[in-house]
Amino acid sequence: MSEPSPTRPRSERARTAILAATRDLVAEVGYEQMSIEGIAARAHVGKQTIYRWWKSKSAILAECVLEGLILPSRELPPDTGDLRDDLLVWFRGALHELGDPANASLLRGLVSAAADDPDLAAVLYERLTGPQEASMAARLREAEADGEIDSALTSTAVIEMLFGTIVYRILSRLDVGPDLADGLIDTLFDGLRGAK
Amino acid sequence: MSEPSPTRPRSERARTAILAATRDLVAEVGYEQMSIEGIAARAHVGKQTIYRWWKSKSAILAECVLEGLILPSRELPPDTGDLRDDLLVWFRGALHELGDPANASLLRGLVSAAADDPDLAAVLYERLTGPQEASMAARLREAEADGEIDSALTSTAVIEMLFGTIVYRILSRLDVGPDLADGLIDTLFDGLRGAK
Amino acid sequence: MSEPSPTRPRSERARTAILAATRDLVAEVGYEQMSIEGIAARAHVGKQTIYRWWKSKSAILAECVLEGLILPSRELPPDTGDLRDDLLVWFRGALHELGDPANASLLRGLVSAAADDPDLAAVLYERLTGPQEASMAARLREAEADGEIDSALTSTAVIEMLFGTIVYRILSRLDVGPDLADGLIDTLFDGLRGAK
Amino acid sequence: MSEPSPTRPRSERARTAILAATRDLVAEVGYEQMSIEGIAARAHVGKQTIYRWWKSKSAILAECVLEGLILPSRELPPDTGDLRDDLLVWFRGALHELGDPANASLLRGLVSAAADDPDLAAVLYERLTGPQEASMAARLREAEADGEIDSALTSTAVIEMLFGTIVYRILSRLDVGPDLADGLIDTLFDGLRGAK
DNA sequence: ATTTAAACGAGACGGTACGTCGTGTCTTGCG
DNA sequence: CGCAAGACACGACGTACCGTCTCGTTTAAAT
Repeated sequence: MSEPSPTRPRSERARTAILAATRDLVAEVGYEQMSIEGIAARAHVGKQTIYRWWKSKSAILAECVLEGLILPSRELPPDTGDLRDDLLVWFRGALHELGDPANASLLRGLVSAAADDPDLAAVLYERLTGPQEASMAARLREAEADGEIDSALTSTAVIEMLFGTIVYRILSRLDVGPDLADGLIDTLFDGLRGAK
Repeated sequence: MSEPSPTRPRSERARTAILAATRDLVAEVGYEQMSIEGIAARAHVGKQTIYRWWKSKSAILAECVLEGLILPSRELPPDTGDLRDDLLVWFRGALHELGDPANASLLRGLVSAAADDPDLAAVLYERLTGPQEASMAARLREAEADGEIDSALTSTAVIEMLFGTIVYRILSRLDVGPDLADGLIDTLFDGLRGAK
Repeated sequence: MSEPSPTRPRSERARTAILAATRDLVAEVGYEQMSIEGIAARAHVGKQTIYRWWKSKSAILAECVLEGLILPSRELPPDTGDLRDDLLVWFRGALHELGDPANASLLRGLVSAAADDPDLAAVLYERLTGPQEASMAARLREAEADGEIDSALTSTAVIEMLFGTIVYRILSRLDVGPDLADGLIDTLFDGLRGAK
Repeated sequence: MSEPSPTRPRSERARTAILAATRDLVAEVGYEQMSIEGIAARAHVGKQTIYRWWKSKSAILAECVLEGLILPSRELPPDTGDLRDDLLVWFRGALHELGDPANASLLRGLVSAAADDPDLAAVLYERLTGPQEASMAARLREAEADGEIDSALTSTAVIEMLFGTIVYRILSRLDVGPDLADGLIDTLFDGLRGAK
């Protein structure tokens, strides 16, 4: 209904170039050292074109994350009937991916950026956990119905615990080896009391 | 024999003022917005005095953390014989403390700073978990001997899991309520299968 | 043969609005601070419409001057038979007009603009002196014929001397009082030697 | 009496480099096209060093003028007893100098800059006329005593008339030939009525 | 009446320069 | 020689305009 007087449309070319430059720079020099001026230069774009559409460096990053330019996303594997096994497979994969030094470094940059930008935080953590969340909820319900587990935790809590641990290790710069996965999944299912 | 060339000793007054100014500023404006010039001005200190003794903003912060000026530390409570109960009490306290908005915000700043300063990271995470680690190890051993648990995890892993979850929630800006403690401790001990 | 393809004629509405906006802005904020964007906004006109017809800020100003929107023009008074008296009357009027602070300020802006635009310079100084020049030449010839003067200067030189002095005082921000007129006219006619 | 706490003194090296760069640039590209950034780059100086000591482009120019880096200054010639002749010699020289295209262009730039900076205006016009003013006053008094003239004008007025005319011709981009000097001096002494 | 092509208002674009802030280094005189 | 003060060269910030470039709409002359 509204008729915003006709004007030159936003340049998709510029938008894409900016996101790509940001993706490259954050990987090359890190979030803190990356400057908006540098992004503009790399993208052959005027600074104003950036400021026209984004309000901060972290907002550009948020869009990169949203577009999947930065963090890969990992779906839960197909249901094999054994939730514990499926989770283990999936979690090992996630660990392997995020544990790679380049990705670990990138993740630290993103966390740093998200630490003082709630909007980026929302996007980042949604991107990190979102894709798994829904199917995880369904699986937990099934497993509970099957008697495989007696769930005391929501899918959100499970995911937060797993990712929280990974992120914590990455932030504190501890190794993120594959055996971490086994220990966590074991504890998650059996608890410290161990399997009966 | 020794003839310590006549030299003026480092000013404790200046050192203290700098740390105090840093502590105040990081709380007031956040880590990113805090500048070394701002610290110098607030501490009535020349910039050179800062650069003479610290190599970066995060290094000052690291010293603040080391001196206990910033993060409170929480010891494990005395052993009542029931590890699960003791952990619950302790963890509820830690959650309460870190969940306070002011502390949460401060923690985000510290994490952000530590994300690209490994030295600060070491100090910060040591400060966060260190005091609990040793006694936790002892307790786990005892509990295992008593048959209370069948430990599959090291004390480090337990602590990382608990703190990882808190830190994750704080970073993602989710509420950190006291019930989180119960859920996590339950799962930690019983696993998803639940208590027998 | 010629087939002037059908086209929309230039909008007089836009042209007028642009000149008016320029006239207003140069008075309000001065030449340097006046921007083409500001003119476009004030005139509710697209920037392109300005760039289509004028090549610079000073060119718009030149057209304003040409249209008489900015500088008033002052003709020589009717011939009363006494050239000296006529000049005095006229010059006092010119001084009064240009000496008014608002006009003085405007004149400084115009001079500034003309200083690096020869085209504007031509228009501006023609506008300033042109109307008087022709009749001045005739009067000088008559006065010479009558023996009133023994002209050694062309009308151009006389005018330049008079306007030069006014402009100089305005540029150097000295007062331009009415007594300046008497002194100058006296000297112009009698010279430093004074009347016989 | 005041004791401004001891601090690093202003760098004469920087100050000089800035003035020299300004002098060069204003001649090379003109006042309008000269940027503070360009001055800083040419002088190998931080922009802040400029902004710390000068409040505008024209203020730097004013200091250049004050230091005699830009406009040459021309003293009145020694007294030969004939004021008219002395003035003629001096004025021809001034005309020759200012009439040189490079200097004319420079003068237009300075006038333009002075048009919206009263401080520069004061410095510029003082520099232009100041050195002559005092001796001119003395000469006029002597000449009057000798009966050479019957002065109706102050030294200031004489100088303004002469310089006003030159400046006016330079601004309006008319030729400034040597014969202009003769005409002006003739009129100045004899008036339009001519010599007796 | 329909066609048609330039003029129009709007405003996004790649740039340049602005004036400010913070960096890390340096240069003073004082204690 | 450490210190408070602060000037220095440098680089990035976020803003203002530059002159050019699309957009869809308007409009008057030539069909």
